[in-house]
Amino acid sequence: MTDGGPLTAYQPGDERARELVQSGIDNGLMVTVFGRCRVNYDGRASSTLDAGDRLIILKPDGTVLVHTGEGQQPVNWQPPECTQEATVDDGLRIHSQRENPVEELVIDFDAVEHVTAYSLTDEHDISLQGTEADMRERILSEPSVLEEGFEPRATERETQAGAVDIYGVDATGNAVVVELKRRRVGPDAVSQLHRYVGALERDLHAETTVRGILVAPSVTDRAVTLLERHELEFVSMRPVPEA
Amino acid sequence: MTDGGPLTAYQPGDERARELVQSGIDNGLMVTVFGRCRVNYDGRASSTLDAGDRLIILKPDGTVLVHTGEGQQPVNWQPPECTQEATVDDGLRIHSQRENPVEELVIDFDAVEHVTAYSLTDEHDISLQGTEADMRERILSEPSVLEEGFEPRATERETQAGAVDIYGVDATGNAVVVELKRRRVGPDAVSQLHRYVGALERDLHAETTVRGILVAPSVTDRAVTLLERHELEFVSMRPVPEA
DNA sequence: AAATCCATTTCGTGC
DNA sequence: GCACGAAGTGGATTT
Repeated sequence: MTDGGPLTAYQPGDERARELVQSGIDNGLMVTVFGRCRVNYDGRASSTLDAGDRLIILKPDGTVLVHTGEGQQPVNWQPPECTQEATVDDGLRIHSQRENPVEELVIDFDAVEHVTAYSLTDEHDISLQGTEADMRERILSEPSVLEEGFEPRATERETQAGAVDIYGVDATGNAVVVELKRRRVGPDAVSQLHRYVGALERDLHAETTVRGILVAPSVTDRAVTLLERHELEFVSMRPVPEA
Repeated sequence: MTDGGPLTAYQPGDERARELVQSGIDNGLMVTVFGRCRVNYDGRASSTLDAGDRLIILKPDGTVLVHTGEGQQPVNWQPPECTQEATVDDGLRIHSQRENPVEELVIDFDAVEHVTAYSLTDEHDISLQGTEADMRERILSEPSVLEEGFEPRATERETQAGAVDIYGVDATGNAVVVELKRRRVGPDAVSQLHRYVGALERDLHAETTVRGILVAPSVTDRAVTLLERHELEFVSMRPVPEA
């Protein structure tokens, strides 16, 4: 292996297959095995699969997936942090087990068509935790990221319902209440915004329309329903945008 | 391809990769692609994945799975019955879409390490083969696996409700109807057994008690309820026990 | 750590 | 075909 590319074996013998799978497990590679196999699971539930063609995936984190040609879900699996072992009994056998709860998955191959071991570079997509303050600064320095024509007028504006994150006006002069959340939000944040809007409408004596905009990475379905009911808006923004 | 074994390409060029993926899709194969890619999903929700090494699986039923080296769940996916297309834009692009609801998944590869197309024999053909017969043979050759003292008297015994898998008597002389199912069963199998028991009770002129035993790997909760209601019994047995 | 809520839930079953 | 509930739910968040 000169460049970390995949190691593959086409219709390997049992011992060669075992060797490749085991070394892949030992070296933290992602291993795939395709072939005709039988699967036995016993743990919280139990199941047996008769012989059939399946794609097995062994992840470096201890996950095992058994996929057939149909369905989005694996037909059998083990969660992360399980320990795997490849042996040769009658044919290639992959044994996965964990404790707490005790669960066991045994895959017996009648015929191994293909084995591959992929080297993975670490996904450093670790989103460094941004803060509400970061989001606020980005909107204040470039208000158009919220919407074209938005003009911030105040931060932490006090209302009867508490302090509003950002208060401003839109292109047509409507008052705008912006509520920032650094993470995915549920109905609670929507209710909070709703209270702010109501409080501001009272403060402004109904002279102007008050729009409410929730800014967060994402919202739950129930939050969407509540947003629609209260005629509030949502703008997707992540605490730390990509580059 | 001489035997239906996998077609593979190691670090193929864009056009070769596209060709292999597209022909795999067109020919109902299970296609896997490993490489550095970016993923964009938009539909019921939306998400973006920056460049990273991932394993993509395209199933003949239209399922798409995007797996990283961590986690049991795919990091992105499309459900069955989506339509896929492979093109070359700047690099290999796999485009998956569906309607109702409208959802779209776009995978752009920076580098394709490996492409494989696996031919699957129909699972249904394999699993349909008489494993129920295996279960019957095991019970006939060793009746105590059903329960101590059970004596088989007939297979495929005819009743008004159809043929009973195994008919026999228990240690105390009661008639026993055994219904075999190779897979986890729901209420339908319980009802079937119930009809057999009723038919036999009429055949035997209520001279003896007729017990009904359902033999299957497992039962659904609703089936359990129905079993209790009809005073039927369940014995867990897998079609193919591990050696 | 346990409890709770959410999900691009997925999947089965009853109606 | 659609609504409702279970799942080897999985996973994130809150207490």
